[in-house]
Formats: sequence, C-alpha cells, structure tokens
Amino acid sequence: MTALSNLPHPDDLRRREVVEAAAGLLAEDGPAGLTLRRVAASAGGSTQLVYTLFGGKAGLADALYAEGFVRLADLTTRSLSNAPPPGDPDRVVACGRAYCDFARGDSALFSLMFGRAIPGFTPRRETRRAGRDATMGQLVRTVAECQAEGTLVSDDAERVAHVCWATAHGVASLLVAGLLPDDDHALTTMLRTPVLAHLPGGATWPS
Amino acid sequence: MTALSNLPHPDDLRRREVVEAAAGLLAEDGPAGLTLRRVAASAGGSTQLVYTLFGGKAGLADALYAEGFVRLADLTTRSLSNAPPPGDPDRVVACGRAYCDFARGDSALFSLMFGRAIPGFTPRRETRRAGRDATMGQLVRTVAECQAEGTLVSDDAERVAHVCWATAHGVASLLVAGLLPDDDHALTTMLRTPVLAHLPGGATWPS
DNA sequence: CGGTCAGGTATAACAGTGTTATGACGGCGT
DNA sequence: ACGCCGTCATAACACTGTTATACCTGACCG
Repeated sequence: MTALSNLPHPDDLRRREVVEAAAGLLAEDGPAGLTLRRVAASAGGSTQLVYTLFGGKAGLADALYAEGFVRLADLTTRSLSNAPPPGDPDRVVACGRAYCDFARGDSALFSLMFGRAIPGFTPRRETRRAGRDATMGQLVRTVAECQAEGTLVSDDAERVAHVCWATAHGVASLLVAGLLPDDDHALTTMLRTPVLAHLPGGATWPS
Repeated sequence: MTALSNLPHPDDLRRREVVEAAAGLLAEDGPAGLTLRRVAASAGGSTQLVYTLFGGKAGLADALYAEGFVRLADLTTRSLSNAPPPGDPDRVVACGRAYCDFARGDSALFSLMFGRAIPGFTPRRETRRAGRDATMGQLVRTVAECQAEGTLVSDDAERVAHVCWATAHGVASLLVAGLLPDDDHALTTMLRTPVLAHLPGGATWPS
C-alpha cells in the first residue's frame, strides 16, 4: 500500500486523510473535541503523525482553516448553479445564503476560521490571504456581472463585495452565536440590504 | 440592567475584582492566557476562589461575557454623546463605529463574546438574552429616533436595527480576523450601507 | 465562656492537553 | 553491505481544569 502510485505524493494523501478525520471530529464534538490524540486515533496513528505532517496543532488548524474556505467556495458555487443567470442581483443574495448555510452546517469549522476557536492559533498570513481571495473572488465576480448588466450601480466592485461579505458574515456569525432569530424571511431581507443600497436609482448619503 | 449587575452581596465586590483581573489578563495575553491559576494569582487567591465565586471557568467566562456587553454599551453611549443630536442617521453609523472600536480595542473579549474563544464555553441563555437586549436596545432607540424625525423610512425598527447590528458585527469581526483592510474611509461607507438602504426615497427590491 | 458546626481557603492529587525527547524500525544512496 | 536519514510509537514533561481533602476562621448557641 505504500509506494506503487506516485502520482499524488503519498504525504498529501495522508495529509488529506488526517484533515478529513480532524474535520469530522470538529464537526461532531466542536473545537473542544479536537485533540491531537483523538485525531491521531481517528486517522490510525500516533500523535507524532500530526507533527510530521503539519508541525503541530497550529499547522493542523491552518490546514483546517484552508479546508474551510474550500468547502465554503464549493457550497457557494453549488448555490450559484441553482440561482438565476448571471447579472441578477439575487445571485449576490444567494452567495450570502450559502455563507449562512455553511456557518450553520458546520459552526465549529466556521468558528475555527473566524472566531479564534483554537486558543493559541492564528492562521498564517498566506493562508489567510488565500481564503480571503477565494471568497472575495466569487463575490466580486457576481457583483461585476450585475454591474455589466446594469442591474447594480457601477461602483467599485471590490468595495461592494466587501460590504456584502461583511453583512453575510455578520448575519451568519450572530446566528451561530444565538443572537439573531433564525427566521428565513428576515434572513433574506437582511442579506438583500447591502445590494439594495447599490440598486440603480437608490438614495445617496446626505452631505 | 438588572440581570447584568447585582449590587447587594459583599461577595460581589470580590467577584468584580476577579472579573476585572481576568479581563486584564484576557486583554493582555488573549484567550489562551486566561488560566484559572493566573486569574487566581492576579486576584490574590487560589484557584478555588474561582470555584466558590463562579462555579468554575465556565461561570467566569459567563461573567466576562456579560462584562463585555456592559463595556460595549458604555463605549456606545460615549460615542453617541459626541455624535449629532437624535434623529440624525449618522448616530446609527456612530453605533457601528463604536462597535468596531470595541472589537479592535479588546479583540480577545470580543472573541470570547462572539467567537467561542473559550473552548468548552457557551454563554447561558439568560446572559445571552441580556447582552442582546442591551445592544439591541441602544440601536433600536437611535433608529426609532430617526424614524420619528423622518430621516429614516418607517420600517420595523427592530428589523432595521438587526441588519445594522449584523453589518457592524461583520465588519468588526472580519477586521479582527485580518480579512478586511483597516481603512477608515472604507469602514464608514460600509457602516453607512444598511442605513443608506432605509433612507427615504430609496430603491425597493425588484419583484 | 466554650463547644459545635458550617463554609470559604489552600494544598495536593487526578485526568487530560500540547509538546518534546528517546529509541526502534524501514527504505534509500553510496 | 553499510551507514544514514526520516518516520513512527512510546514515554515523559509542563501545563490545563477539576475535584477531594484538610485546615482555619467565624458565627451561633448552650
């Protein structure tokens, strides 16, 4: 089982196994249940395995951080495939809805990514940048499509995407924290708010 | 207010000391530095002190959670006292700005409140409700003042406050997570967005 | 005044954590 | 074949939250 297929590096396969085992433990028992011994046992090895593959718990958390952004991007593309065609502002709302679904579906992973759920861990700058670029890329693209169709005002697409991300993130975060009622209708109106502010013919800030 | 601060018992004075010592450690060394032994040493006692006063680390975290909402409310009222008179939509933006200032000023406490920074801890339902009512109360009040002046559209004030809170929380959270550029101008435009969507004469969602 | 009881306090022990040192094993190049 | 390097598992270390135990203080009552 060791050395027949070299196409993917065997270490990467092992890393993937460990990451998925860790993600399973994280989803099941929360960040408190993510211990090196349990991860090692779940992946069929010893705690040293995590050290040789990731350099410690911080490295494993970094891999889970990146994995979270990958899963979020997958969920977003899947949600966009069931949304109106490009150029419809509802696609921006669909991105926000996918964001909330991701947070509610795996709140522990969401907390690891955005809430310092692993005490000593802060993601590496490159990993953070990659995650930010991934989610911002999808959002900027859908916003720019709407601007090209004239369904959204031609403001800086990145800035519009920023505020849409912030809104979706705030809704999802407060939802997970149990501070917002989990009402589906109220959720859509909240997610619609930032794109409503960039609709053609909207109000401008009073000077 | 009654649920957040109890006056009578002399034990509460000790509780206050311990809470402030813990808040100091939290602000200085982050959630990872908040250990019972360090808290006890900083408050001049043994670890049992935390158990007799709070019943354990979860109880201490709950007290810190409530303390965080009190400090946030104080910062908000202070920010509102330097804002335009009631009825000006800029007051809502000022609330969001105070929210971001709070998050950046004590990111560890912010993470404890909203990000599961203490592994096993989730706030008690009453404490959570008290904190939510405290921040929502201020926000609903300032929004309702604007609606009374006609500077904001007469929608459900609580719903408007919800989306303003979510936006401010998302901005603050992504800022603390290092995922948004810390640009002051961009911050104000983002915080203005949800109130912009409720200005009189604004656009409505296309059916 | 003396005895008794309750409750807070400190000490020490326990299970569990991340991390690191210590050897043992196996594959590889020279 | 030999030495070497990396990987693995085991065990130990320092630390965590929690709990049991003993002590000591202070109030209450005979």
